[in-house]
Amino acid sequence: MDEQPRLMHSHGVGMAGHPGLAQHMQDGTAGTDGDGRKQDIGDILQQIMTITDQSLDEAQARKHALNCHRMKPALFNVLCEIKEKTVLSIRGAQEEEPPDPQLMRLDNMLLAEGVAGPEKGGGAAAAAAAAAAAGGIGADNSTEHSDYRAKLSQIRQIYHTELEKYEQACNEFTTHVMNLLREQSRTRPISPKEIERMVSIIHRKFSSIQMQLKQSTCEAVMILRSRFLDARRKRRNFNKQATEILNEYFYSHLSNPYPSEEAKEELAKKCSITVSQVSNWFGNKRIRYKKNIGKFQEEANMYAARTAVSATSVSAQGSQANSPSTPNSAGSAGSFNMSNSGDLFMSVQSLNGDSYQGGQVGANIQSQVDTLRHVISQTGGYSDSLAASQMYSPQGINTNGGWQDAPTPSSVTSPTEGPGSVHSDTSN
DNA sequence: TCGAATGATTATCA
DNA sequence: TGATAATCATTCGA
Repeated sequence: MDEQPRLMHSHGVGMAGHPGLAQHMQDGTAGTDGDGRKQDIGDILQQIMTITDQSLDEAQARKHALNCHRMKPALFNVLCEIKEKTVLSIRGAQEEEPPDPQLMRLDNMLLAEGVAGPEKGGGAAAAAAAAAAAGGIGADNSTEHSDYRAKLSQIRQIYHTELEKYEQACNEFTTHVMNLLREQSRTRPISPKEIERMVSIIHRKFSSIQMQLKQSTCEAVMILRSRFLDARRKRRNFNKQATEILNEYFYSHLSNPYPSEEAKEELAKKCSITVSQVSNWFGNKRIRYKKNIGKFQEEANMYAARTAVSATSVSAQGSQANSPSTPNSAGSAGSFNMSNSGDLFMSVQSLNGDSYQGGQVGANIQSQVDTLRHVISQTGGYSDSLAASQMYSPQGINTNGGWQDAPTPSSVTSPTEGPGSVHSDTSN
């Protein structure tokens, strides 16, 4: 039905003094009478204009009659000429469009993520890249990789299925339209350029649908990626031993719980975690300890007692061996150098009201032994938080609530603090 | 199932 | 640049 208005329109344009038509009319069998010709054309126009008001059967019959009309070839040729000009002007208006940058971005992204392009290795490479970006060294990395790969593969499969569907539909529709146009070309002028234009319109429409598909796929990949990369989602608690090692270090350096980079590395190695995890742990520990000292008293006492016991046993051995006391490796952590019992001394000595005698190694050991008895006797019975805080007072925390300006006796007077001491946060 | 604990992230500051 | 404080997201135990 589209052909009728087009015919009418073209006709109207063409009739206004078109030389071709005049020639056709002269060549045709329209007779010699000008009025008769006009009447003839008027009739044709009338028939065309009223064709839509008629029933289908009537319209078909009229169409057939028009097709058989003696003026038809002449009109058809004129319309062809007009059409040619119209197509040319349309083509001039629709120059080659530059590739859509958004589409290019989407394509590149899908390629990079391994959704588009060669299947083999794409997802794995992306998973590996994502893992590398996450910087994770978790033991279950391979499991997560396979999870990521599986999900990416799902997305890829859906993407390709949909893409195929769209392409198939596009081809089918194009073929259908081309057939239709070819069929119509018998009754109205349709140039190859017009067909070409129609095909490009169809392709543009379908490519816009494809772009939506690509966009959705990209979003899905991004969500998957963010879930995979977001370390908070795959957080695992450190194992008990690691926590003990960290706590031991923390409480034995309570006046200055800022491990140096070396200490962090050593702690990380011992705990089988990364240095940044050690930093995170100390950051969290400091802030949480400071916020709620009372809550940590029990824990502090426990580690103080434990460290003291270990230190004492070491020093006792040292005495037996007639060697200088070095309360090294005091904690349950085993070989880690918990050399900074100075904090502990400070804390437990304060309990007895003794003043800390920096640098007096022998005195430290002795007072340690003395206070150890006290600590051990107290540890079991300290349920009262006030009493607990008296026992293990956070002397390192200054009035501003920070360690920053607190004196760090451990780093100065610790009996075992050597040049290679783990205390290096002197800026704090 | 809920709340506490905890590891990680982020904004801000010195 | 590292520390702090706030917050998020997950884990874990009751």
